[in-house]
Amino acid sequence: MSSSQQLFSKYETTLSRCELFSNLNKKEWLDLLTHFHEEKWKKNTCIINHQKFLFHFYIISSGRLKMYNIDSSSHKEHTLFLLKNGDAFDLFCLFDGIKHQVYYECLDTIKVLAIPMDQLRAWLNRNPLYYKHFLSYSAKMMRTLEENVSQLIFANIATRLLKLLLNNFDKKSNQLKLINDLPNKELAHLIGSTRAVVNRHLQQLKKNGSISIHRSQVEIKDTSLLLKELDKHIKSRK
Amino acid sequence: MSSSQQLFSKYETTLSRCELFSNLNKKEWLDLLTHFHEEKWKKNTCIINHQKFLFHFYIISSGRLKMYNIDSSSHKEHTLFLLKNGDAFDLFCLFDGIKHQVYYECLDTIKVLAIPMDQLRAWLNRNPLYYKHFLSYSAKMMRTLEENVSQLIFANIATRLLKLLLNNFDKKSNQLKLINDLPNKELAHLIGSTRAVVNRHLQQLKKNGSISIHRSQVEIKDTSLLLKELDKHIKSRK
DNA sequence: AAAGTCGTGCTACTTAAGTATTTCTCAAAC
DNA sequence: GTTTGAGAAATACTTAAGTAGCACGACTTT
Repeated sequence: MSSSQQLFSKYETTLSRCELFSNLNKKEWLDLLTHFHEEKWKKNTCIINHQKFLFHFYIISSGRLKMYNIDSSSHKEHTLFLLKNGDAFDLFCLFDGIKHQVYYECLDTIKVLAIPMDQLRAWLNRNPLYYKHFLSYSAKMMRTLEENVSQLIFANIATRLLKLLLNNFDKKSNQLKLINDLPNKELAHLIGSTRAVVNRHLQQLKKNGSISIHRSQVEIKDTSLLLKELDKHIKSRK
Repeated sequence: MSSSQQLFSKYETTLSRCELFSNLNKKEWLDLLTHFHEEKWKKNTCIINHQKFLFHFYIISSGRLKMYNIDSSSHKEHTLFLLKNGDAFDLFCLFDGIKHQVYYECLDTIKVLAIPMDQLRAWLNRNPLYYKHFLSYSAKMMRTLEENVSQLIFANIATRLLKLLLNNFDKKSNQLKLINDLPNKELAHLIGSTRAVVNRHLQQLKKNGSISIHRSQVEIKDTSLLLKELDKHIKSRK
């Protein structure tokens, strides 16, 4: 059994949900996968200025990775994206080859599929219609980011925190997902604030019974209360 | 003389600086230009939710256009991008066809080249390697936006204003460009603040002699003073 | 079990920035 | 040349959010 066969059977679900390569049939996948290999990165691994990352393109198959920025003078952090299963990076290095001035850190022990940038560029040139998928994906990220910018300008911390909680609430399981086990500090970095301020607002939410908190675990008790709270904040800035 | 011949000779300089279609030769341009027509929009024209804009792709050939967001509850504005000669929109509608929830307004009387989305999509499918240029362009915009987000989080208004001024200072002509004739309110929208606050900081800069102000005209007197000021702000948030 | 670390919870203080309001000053329109 | 309105300038007030500091409990490491 070839290595690309192995990768395919092992990661079929991840690959199928990866919209960058949607509609590839098995034969095409096997062809593309010959250039891939898998890597495992331990929790809290930081990826900073490593040459290797200019030369490889990665698809996450399990675990979470944050893509963030650090302010050089104040050393504050801001998380731009929280990447998960099926997400890819770094899309933009791929196309202009310029080093992307961001950092990465594993929030869990994660597994990634890696391909040399050159190989992927060559593959895309052989299958240029797939550029289109990359464009849709980049359009989606752009819209997410635009939405974030607007939030930062229009909404206060309480509103941003409420939206963060509501956006990550999974209706099926009736639970908070993806960010439920993050410490206050990480939540703060996601909305561009500080631990103390986020905690202040979380306490408020705990007090009114909409959430419960246990050491790096936020649980949503009542979404309708959260929505009511959100509405209050939105109305107050008319 | 065909209409595409006319467009080509009229807009040759604009077209050549438009990186989305860089390296097209004259023959290819003439082919592509058959689908284009020109339009002229008066100053202060607002483009809001107009069906037409879902179905056309535009390249600006002269004048400035702001792409902005409005908060539905507070009715505040935020300018995402200031588009000028050679810039194109809406790139993202082109690829996912979803309506882009942003607004456009002409800051000058502007001229644009227009092409039906479908025609451009068809042309790209015939020339798929050009997707790559669209990707580089979108990567560039993404980086600009990422930079903006970080600024919003890490820097205060004074710093953001100083950077805005310095980024738009043209060393060749030794003058402020592109934003020099904007009223305080528009400057405020560019950095996510309000007219009153921007004015407060501009007064400060006027007082120390680094700029002069005359009714919607900002002139930079001394860049080294601005840089010194910037340094002061950066140091103070260590 | 002692020492050290991490994340939380809470208090008190400081400040930048938003807001409201008024006056001033041009420049275009009539 | 007078009117009118937009933008600019100045003042005073309010508040959200950042900051600093400390105590506490849970976990880890040795």
